[in-house]
Amino acid sequence: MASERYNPRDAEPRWQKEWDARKVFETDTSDPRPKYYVLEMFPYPSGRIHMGHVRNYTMGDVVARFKRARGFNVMHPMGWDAFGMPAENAAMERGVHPGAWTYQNIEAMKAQLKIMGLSLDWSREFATCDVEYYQRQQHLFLDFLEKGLVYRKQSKVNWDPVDNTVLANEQVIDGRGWRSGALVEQRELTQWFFRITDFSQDLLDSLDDLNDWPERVRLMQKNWIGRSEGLSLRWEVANRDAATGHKDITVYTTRPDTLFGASFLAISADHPLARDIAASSPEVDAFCEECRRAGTSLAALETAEKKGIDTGVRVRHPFDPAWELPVYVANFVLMDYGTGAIFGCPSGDQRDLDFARKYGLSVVPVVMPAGADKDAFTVGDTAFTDDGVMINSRFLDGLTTHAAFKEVADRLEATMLFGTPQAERKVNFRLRDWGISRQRYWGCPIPVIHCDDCGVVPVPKKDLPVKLPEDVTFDKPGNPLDRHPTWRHVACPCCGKDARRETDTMDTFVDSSWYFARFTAPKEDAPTDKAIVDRWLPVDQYIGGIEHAILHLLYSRFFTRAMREAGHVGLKEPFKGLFTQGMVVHETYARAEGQRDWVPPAEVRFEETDGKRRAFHITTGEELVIGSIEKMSKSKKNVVDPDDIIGSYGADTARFFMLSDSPPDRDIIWSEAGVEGSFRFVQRVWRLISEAADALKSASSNPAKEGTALSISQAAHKTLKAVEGDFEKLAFNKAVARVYELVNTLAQPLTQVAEGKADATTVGAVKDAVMILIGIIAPMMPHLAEESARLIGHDTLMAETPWPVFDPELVAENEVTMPVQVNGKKRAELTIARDADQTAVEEAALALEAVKSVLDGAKPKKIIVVPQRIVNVVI
RNA sequence: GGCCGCUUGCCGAAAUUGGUAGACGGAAGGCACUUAAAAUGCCUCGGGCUUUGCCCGUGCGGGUUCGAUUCCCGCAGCGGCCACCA
Repeated sequence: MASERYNPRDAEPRWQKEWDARKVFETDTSDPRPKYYVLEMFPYPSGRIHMGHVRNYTMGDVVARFKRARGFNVMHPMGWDAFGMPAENAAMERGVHPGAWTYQNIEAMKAQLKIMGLSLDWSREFATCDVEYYQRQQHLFLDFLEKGLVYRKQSKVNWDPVDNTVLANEQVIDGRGWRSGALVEQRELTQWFFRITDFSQDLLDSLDDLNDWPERVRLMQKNWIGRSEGLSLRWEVANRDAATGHKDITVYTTRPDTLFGASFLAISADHPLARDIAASSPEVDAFCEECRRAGTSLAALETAEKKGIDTGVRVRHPFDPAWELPVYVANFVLMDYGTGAIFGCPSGDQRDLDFARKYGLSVVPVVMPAGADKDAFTVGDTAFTDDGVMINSRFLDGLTTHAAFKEVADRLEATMLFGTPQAERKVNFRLRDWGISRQRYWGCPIPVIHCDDCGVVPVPKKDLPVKLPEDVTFDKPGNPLDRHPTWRHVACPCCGKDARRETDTMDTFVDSSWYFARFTAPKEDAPTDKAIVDRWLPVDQYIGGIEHAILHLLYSRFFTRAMREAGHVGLKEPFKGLFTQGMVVHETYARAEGQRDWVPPAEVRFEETDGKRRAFHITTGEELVIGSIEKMSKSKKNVVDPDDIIGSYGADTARFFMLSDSPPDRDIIWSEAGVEGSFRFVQRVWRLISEAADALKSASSNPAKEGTALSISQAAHKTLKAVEGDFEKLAFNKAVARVYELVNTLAQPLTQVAEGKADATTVGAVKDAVMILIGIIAPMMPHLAEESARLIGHDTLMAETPWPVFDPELVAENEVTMPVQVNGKKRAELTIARDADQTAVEEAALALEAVKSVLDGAKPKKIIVVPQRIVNVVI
């Protein structure tokens, strides 16, 4: 038979149409079968999908199709994380409305996702910029406000004086705004905050139960929440005049054990005491100003010198009223952690040590390594920060660090200062409340109104949505909502007088903090349908990039808890299983002069001279600089458009390649050569099956239990079992390898069937094996699976065909082949009955010629037999 | 600076986490088919040697064990997250 090539351009759209027509992937939430919710992190509609999306959504699709075949009622939705800065930038640069730009991008990207053949339920699609979505988000905001989970406070922000907007920390590069390049200022602004810190302990504790999350992500969240146990401790001021009337200073410490090593107190430039002193001291005031200016820049902190200024205030040591210590304002003390004041123990903290050396303060070692010589132990330029044994610490001497902590805490909790205990044990968290105010147009409006008489008034729910106005201009910097002629003017819902709308919008991370819940009932009038959301959450398998390991996932965990308090869901952990897939990376290419002039890979050709790989521009011929391998990004132009790949090889090839070779959580370097390998495999499978199709069509599927065809059936059923395990563990690269192996095994039998040289038993076994093969490739290469199945007479869609069932008898081994070692070196192989007992194995092993010749008559000292594994003869 | 992870052929990787190291794929080389090319099929493919076979080999140095890619200690290189967090 003449074998034609498989043509994905013809086959793929055909099957996609059929799936659509039968609504195979639409989820009926009331279907009684067990549910399975698969979700990939929804994309920002930047305009085109990239290889990272292809990888992410392919993995999710394999899981969705596999679980569907396994009999689960699967939900696999898709939507758009559609608010954000790029749309406003486009508006500023090209004069298009952010909404128009965004929806246009969504259309383009949706078309790209469709040709990938993903098993998505598009009937649940929404964008976060749809008023139908953000209206419910405003509803949630009002509920949170009522529950006390939202509040306003003054806070310091990075202010870009050119763009007139607040910048996130990540948008400040070397102290300058990332767009304008202007020096960023610190400003005090009144902002809205979510009370995520209410849940600090619970968010931390619950991490232990998230067993299906990567350990790495749990650890990152744990560190981010940053719990520490310490002591809040008051120091009595010795000279109240100098301290402008302050009686005491409260510090937070995790090392009360080192109290006898203290040589100074340091307070933040924003500490109330520092502010009071600054009012009358120009020197202190100037120093505080300097601290505030330098405080932000990230990289600068690395090299920043520890600086301080003596305030003149003196405090008494808690255990020795005669011992007075100086109080400094220091540039390294943060106002928003602990109490904004510390005591410095130079011998036990590197920073304190640097500071003490600079200002000539005493350095008394108080902790030494266990077993060290007390008299010989000194502290030079390196502080001793580990646990150890107390020295030079009066009643603490000889105690361990841990015991000393307890002793100091117990004593000071029992000591009274001005009528209250001098210290109390305190748990501190690094986690801060979540500031969500953005001075931006393209975001969800915060639904409150400011009235001169009534203050901050929530928008009544009946007045929702607070819609973004369409007629806005981007010709000037700043927030277009602020200068809109009418939008912000509104009557106070309380008193009816003229009032103003809040013009800040919400951080886009808010939008993505509950979309997974909305997908379960996307048309519901309330934010969720309680019965449905409680049945469908948590998401069973969530898949996305590691870059969201902290913020998005933590915010979503908080939001679910907040929604539970407001009665919208009944659980607190939104994602049962989490998988973080690796990035798709690629070399970068740049024109030699002006290294930032990037060239896309599609315009590069390569030559090899003297073993050195050189890159040239495809049209101009100029030599290019081959740069580092980086995440595919628009700015570096090192992107490969998925459309090109899918256009030339088809969706199945692109999908299969994405799953091949590398473990899914590892970064992959994109290579065109690898795609060709996957394409060859697609063609090979097609050719082998189509050549044997006529014979297989009329045959009945029958695994062989004995005879020459037995090995065919065993190979197929063993592969089936193994691939099931691989898919459950998302080990797609292993599944791919096993599929290759199975096809290698089936190649010869299939050719025999095609040539009519196979007996009836073999044809039956081959048909059974081929149906298994099609079944296991269906989640990965769904179009090829449909096409092949139809070819051999399978007349239902593979998308609706249950997962094949392996025959335990064919998977079990009757005989095992074990290596036989002598003194740990392999000398022979032994094939023996699976259930052979120890003595039988020992005897058989010693009877082997190869073993006998190595032993050379020597008596074995010991024979180790690990059943079904290995034999080791020790002489 | 703190915490965490990784290191296996030319390359991506596998090894049932203490039991035959390198499955499977890619690249490369050879052969067959062909007028030729493509496509396809077959073979070789960690290093070395005195090549029926033997020795070495999982970043480096030690250790535990009958047996270590896997466990322990130390070192080096690469990467990630957090970063003046008291």
